[in-house]
Amino acid sequence: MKVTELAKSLGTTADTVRYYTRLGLLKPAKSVNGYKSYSNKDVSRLKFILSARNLGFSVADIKQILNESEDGKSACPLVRSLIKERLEETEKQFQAMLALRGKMSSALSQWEEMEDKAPTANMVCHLIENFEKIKKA
Amino acid sequence: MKVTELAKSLGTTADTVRYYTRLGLLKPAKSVNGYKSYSNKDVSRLKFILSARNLGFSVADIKQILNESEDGKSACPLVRSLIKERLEETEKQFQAMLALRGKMSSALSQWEEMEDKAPTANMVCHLIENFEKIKKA
DNA sequence: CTTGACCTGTGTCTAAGACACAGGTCTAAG
DNA sequence: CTTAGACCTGTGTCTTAGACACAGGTCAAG
Repeated sequence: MKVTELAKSLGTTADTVRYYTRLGLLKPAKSVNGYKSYSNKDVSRLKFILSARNLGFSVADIKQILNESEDGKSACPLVRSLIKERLEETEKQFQAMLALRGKMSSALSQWEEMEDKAPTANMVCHLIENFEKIKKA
Repeated sequence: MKVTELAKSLGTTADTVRYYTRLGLLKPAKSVNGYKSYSNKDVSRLKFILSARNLGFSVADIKQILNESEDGKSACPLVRSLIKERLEETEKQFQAMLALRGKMSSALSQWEEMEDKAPTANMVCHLIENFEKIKKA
């Protein structure tokens, strides 16, 4: 199986497959012409990787998980502990985005009824530079 | 004013100041010993940059805005149009994070009552690989 | 045999700084 | 004056997860 073939069969891109290959997550044999040749085992591994990415695991996480399972150990405890970490991070980022979204949309509406001003020596754009001050208005 | 001095006075890091300097957003003079020497104008520019970053503008956006205002033009129209774009992006990412957060926390709770399993030839971790299937349960 | 379409691996690029590092500066003690 | 140590400097490299560019290889149709 060639790289594009594998990628398409699982709904991803050749670049993604190549990336995982570079990291050693997939281990294709080298075919005669130097092209990479992927096995059925690579197919299941890639399937796993894509599922895990979809659940918010980082590629580094996945590498760790695959290593664990290659030693014959159950990766389940590691998986549970990693997702706890990732979920906490996601929660933090989520709250940050929530706040940012609020700020941005309040700025947008505030700015709609404000006039344009030319820059001055110590003011680039009064919309931005006065935003925090009049936010409560 | 030296780099750390400027950074601390506005509550940011020397690395950040150096980064903006590399991009040409700040234009320090070179002092005798080769150190960068920042002026009051750099102080106001940095203040502006930090406010804009805080509102979700990218550094590239800010570069554009500064260029506009350096030509003496009002940057307000550009600022309004850019924040509209950024807000849309933020909204998309926000929805994506919302969905991801839901998926992750549902996985976490589902996995708490599932047993560990050793890997098999075509299964790295059954928690991950069966998640989508039994999600509704 | 040649054309063109598609594919390949390798190398570089992204955002926004953080970090490493070898060396410079500055203040206080001796 | 000298030396020690603390802190500072600029430059260069690293990060994520791939996307993209590119020179060259492969393959089927003609």
